[in-house]
Amino acid sequence: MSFSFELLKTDPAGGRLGRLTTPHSVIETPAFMPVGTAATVKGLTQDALETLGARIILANTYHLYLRPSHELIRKLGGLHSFMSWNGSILTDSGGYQVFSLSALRKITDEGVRFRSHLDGSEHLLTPEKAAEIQLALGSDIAMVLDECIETPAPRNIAEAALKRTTHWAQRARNYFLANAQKNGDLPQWQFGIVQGATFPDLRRESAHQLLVLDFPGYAVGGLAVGEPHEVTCEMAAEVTALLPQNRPRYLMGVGRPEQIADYVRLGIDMMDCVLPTRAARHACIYTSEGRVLIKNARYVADQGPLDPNCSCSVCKRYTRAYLRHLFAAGEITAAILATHHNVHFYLDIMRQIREAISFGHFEKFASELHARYNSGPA
RNA sequence: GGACGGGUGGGUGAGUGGCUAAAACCAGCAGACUGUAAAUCUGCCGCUCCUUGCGGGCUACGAAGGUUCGAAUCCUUCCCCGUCCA
Repeated sequence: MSFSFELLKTDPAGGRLGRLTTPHSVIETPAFMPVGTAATVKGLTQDALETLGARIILANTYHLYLRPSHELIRKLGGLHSFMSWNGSILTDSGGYQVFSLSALRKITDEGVRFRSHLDGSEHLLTPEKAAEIQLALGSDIAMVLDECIETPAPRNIAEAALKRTTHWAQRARNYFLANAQKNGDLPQWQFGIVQGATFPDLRRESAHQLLVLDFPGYAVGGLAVGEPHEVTCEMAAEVTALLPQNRPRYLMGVGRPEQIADYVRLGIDMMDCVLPTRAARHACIYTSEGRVLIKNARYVADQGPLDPNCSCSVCKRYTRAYLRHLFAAGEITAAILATHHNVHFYLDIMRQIREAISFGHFEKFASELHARYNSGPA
């Protein structure tokens, strides 16, 4: 089984129904990818992920390189085997850590010099190195190393980051094409990442430059890092308008439940976000009626499920009062159950979106998603 | 019966004359979280008033008295608790 992407249907409103195939799974798109940075989706076992219907998850180059190291993982048969995950894996490149670990790194044209957040040791992550690590990990989809900057950013900063991102993408592409499967590594796709901050012309320029490199898929990066949602959408729209129809588009790091359909409408096929998992650990439950901050005193004796319209195993079995108690008591099960529900909720939204596109009522669904969500308690 | 040590806000526990409505932590209440340095972080946390301000008033460090301009802090008596000795 090899790689492919089929575009099955495009909704008049803009949503795309597709099928992404990797050697490990067939992924119906639009798809949501739970984030499993350190080779685990925090709070979920691989069994649980399978039950929830996740077909692809995210892992992180930078984190797995530092611990336990890509070489060890290669030796142990690759990331899928190591973590016993039979679905697909997309690995982020470490580009986001350029942004999130800004206090611990220095950027040069050569690459990014990180001081490890674990032990302070110094590491140089270059576009080539990031590609090498991901080949060793054997993920299905590798991301090129990019420079993700904070927004709003001055134009000259955005231009410099864009220029560097393009150069790095060229180097990453060259390295990848020259070294893929050389060490018996698993076959892999490599995606480019469009940058350009919040400047429409820079976004277009970035896309054009990456199209030359002929990636099998394209990501839009550097968004949802502080700018208003409308701006995120505007930037994503600029980019998707230029990308080839027959290749997958991945909007990195988004989003809130009520925003997901907006991105799909703009022609996005793949998304990932830590929100469902992180918020779950922090007692924030996403429901069809809005956010439920389950630690609130109002739920102390609430016998209802987390979400009355949810069919997940947690909602079928446990009460809000019980979840609130588990959080109050600091029990690890609280995080596990909440994460299970939230991930189910996200995957279910995607399921509904695909169904809506398929049956031709996507636009209606998208507007209802906003309305329903915003009418809730929180 | 005697000798020490100790009684502080819901809890643990700092504080030995003014900078103390009283550290810190916990509990409690509320909020944040978008390619995960996050089971994390932030705010509030005696009562009360208003013109919500590094604002006013009241109450508070076992109890009652006292010293002092000023006391959780010093003195006296009493009541509790712990350890040890008879």
